[in-house]
Amino acid sequence: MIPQAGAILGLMAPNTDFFETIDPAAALRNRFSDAILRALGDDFRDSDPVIRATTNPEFGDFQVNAAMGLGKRLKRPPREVALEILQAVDLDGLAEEPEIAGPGFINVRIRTSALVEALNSIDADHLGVAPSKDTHPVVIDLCGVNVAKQLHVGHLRSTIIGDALGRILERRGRTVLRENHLGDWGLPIAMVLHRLRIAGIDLDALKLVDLDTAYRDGQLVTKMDVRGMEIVEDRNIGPHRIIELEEQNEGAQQQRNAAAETLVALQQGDAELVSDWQKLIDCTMRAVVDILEKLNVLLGTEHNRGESFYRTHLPGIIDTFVDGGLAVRDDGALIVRFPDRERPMLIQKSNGGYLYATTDLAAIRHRVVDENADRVVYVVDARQRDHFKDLFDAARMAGWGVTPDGHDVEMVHIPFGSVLGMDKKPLKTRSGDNVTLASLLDEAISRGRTEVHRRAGDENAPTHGFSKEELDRIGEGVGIGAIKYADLSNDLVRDYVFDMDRMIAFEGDTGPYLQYAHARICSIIAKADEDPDVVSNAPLIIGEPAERALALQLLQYGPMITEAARHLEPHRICTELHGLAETFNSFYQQCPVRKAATDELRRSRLRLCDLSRRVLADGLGLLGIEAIQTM
RNA sequence: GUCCAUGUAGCUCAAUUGGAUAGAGCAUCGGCCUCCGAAGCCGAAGGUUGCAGGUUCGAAUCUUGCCAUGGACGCCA
Repeated sequence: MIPQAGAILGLMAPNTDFFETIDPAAALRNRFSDAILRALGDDFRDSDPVIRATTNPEFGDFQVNAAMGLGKRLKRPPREVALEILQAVDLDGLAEEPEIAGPGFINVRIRTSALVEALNSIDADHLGVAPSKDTHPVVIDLCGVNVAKQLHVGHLRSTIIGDALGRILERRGRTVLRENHLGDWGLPIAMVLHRLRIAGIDLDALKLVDLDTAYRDGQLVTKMDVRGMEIVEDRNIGPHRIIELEEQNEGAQQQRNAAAETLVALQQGDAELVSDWQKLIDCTMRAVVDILEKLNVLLGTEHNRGESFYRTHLPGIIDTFVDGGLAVRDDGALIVRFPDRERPMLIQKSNGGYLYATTDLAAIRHRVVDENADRVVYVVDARQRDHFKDLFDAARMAGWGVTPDGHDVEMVHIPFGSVLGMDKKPLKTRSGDNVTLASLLDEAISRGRTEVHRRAGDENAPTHGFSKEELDRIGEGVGIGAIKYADLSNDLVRDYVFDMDRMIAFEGDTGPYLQYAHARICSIIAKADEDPDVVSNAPLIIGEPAERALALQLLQYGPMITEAARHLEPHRICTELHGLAETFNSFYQQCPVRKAATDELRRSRLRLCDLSRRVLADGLGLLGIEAIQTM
């Protein structure tokens, strides 16, 4: 075969060629695409052959579903069209003789030699994952720390989903900018500063509890009892109660004014206040970093880009909308209207103040115009759906739907569901407070450790005799892996119930099950004690149905990562890995590895084990779950 | 009131985006360890995909109406 010019010059090969060698489905797509063109003419140059894995092994490995659709378009019987495609298709070296079935499905069985060839191709560092050609960065907005507040369950999902998406995109070679859009500016922060000052707290010895207290007090003190007022008026309750409430409201107003003054001073750069403000952030972040480390996410203070970062951009944002005629005054406030809905978006208050929408617009502008990102991903809970719809539409109106170099920008909101308690209501402690993330993780780690220690007690267990420290470390990986897998393994939009017992279960569709599968493969390879170079060069023998099934499963990995990256859906990877673990376990049950009939078969199967292990470890890595060697 | 999600086996969830007989895992029942890690494997049972219509060769998926649950709805973030 003559190498292509690109290969000679050392350039990256076109993706179609990459796929042709690693992915039988893509090879079939090319062959059938050509066949459709030959059989039906130039009008059908771009029609998709619709290659799918079969639902049933009886139908072969892949099915071609194009004939039905084409039959409709041509007003001809689909089976007849299928036959013409079959007469035109060249499957030489790739597949056995295909068959037409049902209304016009074409069933294809891949030749064993082609399977072996494809496996050889993915047996490399890339494992069949196709590199992306897009050099624009992707911004992922995740975590969403609020300064002066502890992380709670609400932050769990944003953080681990965002981290997984980042790893998946990076795996395809994209440049990912993780940005933690800190809530570090505005009235609530000023209020906390004000409270800490009147409480006389030494900010150099600031603790998390002080912040919690100040925040809660601030909320309480400033909250006007509007509802109480309405009830009193409705029911015509005595005047002394009204006076009491009015006094309370007056107090609230005073507190608000004090906070507002603090905010103004902060905005004007009052040196002492700014220094105090920084101490507040540092204190919050110390606790956050501790949790992020436990969670095993690729996120740190270097990814902080809070609201305060955009504060000088806000007047310019307003100008853009006013000058462009995109916003109008309404009741004193500045609003953006949309052609297809009633609901407007407020971007400036009647008193001239800015809103979170203003900051979010500034952030989009910065990410697109200054950072040149062509994909901006917001991992924020589903309740903010409407807000992001407005935000994205407004940003496009302002011209930020295209990068400076003319590339369309994809703005996506990942609207994840809530974490619920066993009562199916948002997770709360018994006293009604939000559950802190720290306590949640401590529970997970403690449960993981308990399980690992318990099993190590069995003298037949591979971990028997491990030190307490080793077992603790393994247990931590198991506990954290359990909650991450439980979170990532279902469709993100759904709510889910936080049930530690189910998550930590070592059987079924769980993180620990996958970690176990990985550990077991490691164990097989270690016990075989074969020279790794010999194994990695051993010819693959695909004979048994279980070997064939494993081969097909392994070949799905790369294309699946591409799909998961395109749709930003980590749960596809979970499904894929669980399928791989099951297929491997089945293979392992049916095909002796160490005791295989011949040395050639033994090395071939060891090579399949090694490839399975690497794919499993790679996939777990994309989910941010530790691939444990012994557990 | 308006708008937006969600509704699939007893329970928790999938379904390659319109494809063949709707699949997994728990739980239940039955097999498999003097045998490479039984944290495993093999099998059985379990369904009017919320309800009713529509679109077509073909619908859990698209469409219309209704029901249920949750959420968002102008100066909080």
